[in-house]
Amino acid sequence: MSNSVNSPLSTDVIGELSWRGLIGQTTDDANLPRLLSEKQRTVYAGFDPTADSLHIGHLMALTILRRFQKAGHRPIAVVGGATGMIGDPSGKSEERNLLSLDALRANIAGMEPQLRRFLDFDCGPNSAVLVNNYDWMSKFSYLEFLRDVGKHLSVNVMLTKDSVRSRLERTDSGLSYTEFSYMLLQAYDFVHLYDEFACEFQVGGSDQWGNITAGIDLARRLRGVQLYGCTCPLLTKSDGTKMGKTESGALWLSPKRTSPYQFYQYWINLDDAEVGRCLRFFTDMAQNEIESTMAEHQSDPGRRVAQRRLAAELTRLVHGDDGLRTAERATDIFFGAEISELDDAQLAGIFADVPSKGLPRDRLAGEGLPIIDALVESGLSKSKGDARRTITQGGAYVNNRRVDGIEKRLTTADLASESTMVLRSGKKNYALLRFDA
RNA sequence: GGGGGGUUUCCCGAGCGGUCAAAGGGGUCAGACUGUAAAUCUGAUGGCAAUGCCUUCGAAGGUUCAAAUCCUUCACCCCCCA
Repeated sequence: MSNSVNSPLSTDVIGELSWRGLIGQTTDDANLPRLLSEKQRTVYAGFDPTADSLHIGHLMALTILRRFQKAGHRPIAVVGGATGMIGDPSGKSEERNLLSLDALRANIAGMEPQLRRFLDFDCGPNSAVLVNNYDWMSKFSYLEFLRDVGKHLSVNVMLTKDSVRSRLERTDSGLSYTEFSYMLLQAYDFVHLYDEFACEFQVGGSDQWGNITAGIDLARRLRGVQLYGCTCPLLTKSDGTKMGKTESGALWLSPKRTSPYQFYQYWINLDDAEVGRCLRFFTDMAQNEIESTMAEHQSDPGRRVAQRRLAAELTRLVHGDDGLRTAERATDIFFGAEISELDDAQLAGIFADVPSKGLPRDRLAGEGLPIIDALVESGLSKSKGDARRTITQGGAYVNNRRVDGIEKRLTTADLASESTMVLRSGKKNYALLRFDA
C-alpha cells in the first residue's frame, strides 16, 4: 500500500464501508461514525491459521482493515496461533479435527507475508500491527483462565449464540467442550488487545458476531470499558452458495495454490450478478468510477468490461503487476483463435501459471502419443475412461482445434511452439505439455 | 457405566441375501444455446488391455453356492439415562 496513510481522519469510514456493502451489523450504529471520526482508533480482525495461505474468504476482513488504515486508523491483524489450536465452531456444521502444532506453525508462516501485503506496517502512528494470540494465551494456566476469564462469561448467554445453538440442535453431530470454549479465547483476545494497544474495535465475518459481542461483554466486566465491533456480510453468490470456490477448492491468495492465471480467470468468469458487488467490496475504485463501469457493462454485457476490470484490479492487488501480466498474456493466447506458430519464449511466462507437464520428446516419435494418454498426463482428465468420455463428447482440443476421435495420436506436427502443445478440455480448461529432448 | 441410533460410491441419501458398480437428488464434467455470463436442454459420472475382468458400501473375521445386505469382534460418531 503506497498511498499516504498519515492523512488526518478526513474520511467517513463507516460511510465508505456502507456504500461498499461491507457492513453487516454493528454493535452501535448511532455512535460509531462519531467515534471513528473524532480520533484515531485501533481496530482488529483475526485470522485463524487453518491453512498455509489466506483465501478469498479472508479478503473481506482484510480489505476492511485496509480501508480503516487508509482512513487514518491503526489496524491489527491477529494470527490465531492459539485459537487455531482449538477450532472455531462458528459457521461450521461439524466438529473439526485439531491441527498439529507443526502444521499450525507452517500455516502461520505462510499467512504472515500475505497479511503484510495488504497493510502498511511502516507509516508512522497508524502503522499496522501483526500479533499472534498464542503469545499471550500460552501464558495462561487452565486454572487461571477459568478464574480470570471463564468466571465472567455466562454459559446461559453462550448457549443462545447462533454458532453454539445451531450445533446443539443438530442430531448428527455435537459440539465438544473444546470448541465450545473457543469463544472465550477470542473474547479474551479483544480484552488483551485493548490493554496492549487500546484497541476498541473488532471486525469479522457475519459468523463472528457471537465472538465479537462476547469480547465486548468481557471487556465491560473485566475493564469497565465499552468496545465496539461490526461484521461484514458473508461472501456468497446470489444463489446463496459460497463464493470463491473453484473445482479444486477455495480461491487462494498464494500463487502456489492458485496461480495468478487461475485467479484472474475466476474473476473474468464471474456472474454478471456478482460483479458490481465485488468491485465495491474489493477494489479501491471510487464510487462514481464503479458506477460508470457498471453502466458501460450493462450497455454491452458481452464485452465484460466489469469482469475484466475486476480481474485486473484484484490480480494486481494480490499478485502484483507481474502476476497480472502473465495472467493476461495467457488469457490472450488461450482465448484467441487456433494456436500455432508460437515460440517457446512467448510461452515461457505461462508455464508457471498453467498446469503443465514435461514429457520426454520421444513419446511423440513413431506412431505418436495417444491423445487419451496425453489428456491423462496433463491432468485434464483424471483417468483414461474420463479422457475417452471427454473426447467422445467433443470436448477435447489440441492447440484450440477440436479432436475428432479417440484414436488420435500426437506427433511433432501437433506442437504449437518448438516444444510445447496446448491441450484443452471443455471451454476453458487448459494444460501445457512440454516435450524436451 | 447402561440403553438406543448410526458409519454406503465426491456429498446427501435409498438399498436390508442373488436381477448391485449399487435408486434418487446435489455436485462435477462434456455438448447445444451464449458473452470465457446466467437460465435452460442433452449426455456422462469407480478403474482397466472393456460385450469381460478388477476394486468399492467404517475395519477385521465368519456363515452361505452367493453378502452393502446375516453373525462376531473392533474403531469412530450421535442421542438418551446414570
